[in-house]
Amino acid sequence: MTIVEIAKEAGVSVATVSRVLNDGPVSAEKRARVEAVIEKYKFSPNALARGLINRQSQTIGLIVHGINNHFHMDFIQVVERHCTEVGYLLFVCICEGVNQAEIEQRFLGDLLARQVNGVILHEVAPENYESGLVAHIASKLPLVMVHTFDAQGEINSVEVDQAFGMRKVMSHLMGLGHRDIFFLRGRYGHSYDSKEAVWRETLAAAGCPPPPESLVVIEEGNAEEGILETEERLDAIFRSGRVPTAIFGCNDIMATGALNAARKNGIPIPGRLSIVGHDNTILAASGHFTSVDLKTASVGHASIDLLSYAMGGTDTQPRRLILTPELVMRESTGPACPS
Amino acid sequence: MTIVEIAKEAGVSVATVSRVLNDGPVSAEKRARVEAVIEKYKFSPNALARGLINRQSQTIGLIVHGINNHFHMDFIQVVERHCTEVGYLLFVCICEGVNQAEIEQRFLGDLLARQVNGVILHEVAPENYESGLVAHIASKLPLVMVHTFDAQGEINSVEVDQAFGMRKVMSHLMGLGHRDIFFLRGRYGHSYDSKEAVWRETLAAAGCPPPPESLVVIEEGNAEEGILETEERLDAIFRSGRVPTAIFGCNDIMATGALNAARKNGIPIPGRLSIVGHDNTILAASGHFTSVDLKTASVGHASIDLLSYAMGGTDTQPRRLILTPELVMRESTGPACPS
DNA sequence: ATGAAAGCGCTAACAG
DNA sequence: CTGTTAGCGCTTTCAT
Repeated sequence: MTIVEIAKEAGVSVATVSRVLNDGPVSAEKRARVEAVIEKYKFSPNALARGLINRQSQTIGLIVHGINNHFHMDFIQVVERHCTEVGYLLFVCICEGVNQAEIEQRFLGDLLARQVNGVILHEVAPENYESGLVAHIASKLPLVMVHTFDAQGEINSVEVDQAFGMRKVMSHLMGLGHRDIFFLRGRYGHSYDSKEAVWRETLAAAGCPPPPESLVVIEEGNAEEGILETEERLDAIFRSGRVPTAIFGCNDIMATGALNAARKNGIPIPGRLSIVGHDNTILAASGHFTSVDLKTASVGHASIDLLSYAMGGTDTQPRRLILTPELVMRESTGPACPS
Repeated sequence: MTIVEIAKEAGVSVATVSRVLNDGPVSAEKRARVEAVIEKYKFSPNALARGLINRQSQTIGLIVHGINNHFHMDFIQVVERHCTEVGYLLFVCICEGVNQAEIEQRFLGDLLARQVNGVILHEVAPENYESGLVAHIASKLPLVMVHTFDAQGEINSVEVDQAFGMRKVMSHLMGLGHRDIFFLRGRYGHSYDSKEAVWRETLAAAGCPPPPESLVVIEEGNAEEGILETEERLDAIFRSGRVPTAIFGCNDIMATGALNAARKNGIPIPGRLSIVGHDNTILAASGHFTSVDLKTASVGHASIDLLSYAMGGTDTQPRRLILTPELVMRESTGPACPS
């Protein structure tokens, strides 16, 4: 079914059909006739042919690196909802496994080939940012990077100031009198590094630089198994008699492991031990522990805003947005127990 | 940049360029020349123009109803990964809010217009199945329904036999001597209904039909807030002195709420109370409780298999696949405490 | 207001 | 093996 057939059956030219499809100027009478035929066959015009002419496809592309927590889901949900509202369809591309940079490149190429109207890059592979590939693409297509620091300031980007969130955590804890604070992190990752730096500096500034055993690295810190791993690691430490006054987990998975270990050892929370997590996922709600909320939904909205703006095309000035995380208080933090 | 320009610069015809793009027969020498130019400009052919001719777009569409738990994530991840492997791009459409049926219709139309090669419908809106719309679309496009019972057997579908899983739960619990089992569910939903039926029947068959107070309906049973709601509801019940020997939650959110309430009241688990959840999400891992695993990843693979098969196009015979859930044992279930 | 016709970028006969 | 050419389904001048 094509507009040619519709035109034939309605007794008009294809141009007229095209016009009713695009709200162009058509006499009421012909418009009605055409619409009747369209309705009759439930015809909908081939978006590919349309896109071929307009050089765009009414789609936007989203590239994400893994979608293993609620974190990502909120983001995707927000982005998708917006697309739906404005009549776009969303391509979701998930980079996983090794050589993410390469996969990301391929996705970028595929999206370009499909004439997407815009791209959101959630956590760009560093190589692709550094090689200038992203900048290159951004120069020919509306693009926004999320959670990537754009040193050049030439690409639209929205970031969350995680160090700021970490400072909030530290001042909350320090304010409660904590000086002996464990830091739980995964092995690799910029966000782990930046949080650790804040943790170290704050404690050092207060005259109590953390001893080596206060830093615990969890291998599977980013996966479901991380809960158990953290639990076992801390259980062993607690049994050995070493119990800090507070523990910060770089994500809720590790914080949950800490919570479980404490429970197992009958350590009162927050009476004897305070716990703080990060990301404020359902795990924090489940364990009733204080956690840093990155406001993923806001990040999603911001990304969409920047993208829409860029797609508007009037002003090509790149924008950079920095959001601030929030510390969500729950019953897991209290005054440091005097030891 | 088009193949015309590539052809010009390489000193060949567009047909030749097209041939190298499609691995057609081209002399090694010309092929090299063309490839050089392609590489030089990092040219990638317009997928829309291609699709216009082939009447397909190398994309597949996925329609989901909400993505608020890990459950959906696994599914999407598996589907997306497959698409990537075979060179398709994935459209993700999320139906949310009221009148899902209508939104679903729109998505279906949009996907059709974009010439997707196939569609996966995760939890079809009943209206659209009943009205025959899905069947209609399935007749003109490879389509598979997930988690929808196809009474006619005319549409590819993959389902999980949730009643079977529930029977596993009940026999596990009954085997441990439990007869006083609470059932936690959300207000609306076929899957709640079918589980409740199994619960009721099993207990009745054992001569102990459940008393009314054993059924607890949680309004927000499907959202994060459901944890707290469940917790409060059960806390009140426990305080009133009513403590069953076991509790089944229709999802891990409710089971977590039950667990929290039990902890709050100092009820030993599984010593005095056994708890079983459903979906085996990270919450079950976190709370160490037994839970039914719907094997979402398997469902994803199965869906993709059926879709690929349908897209193969040789055999149009619809297929129906039924998967069996698994009961993942953890430390939350034990012998019924003699009351 | 309406129709004829010229493409959008690519593939696929069809000759050579 | 290679080039020419006719479309794929739609939008958009350009006349009328």
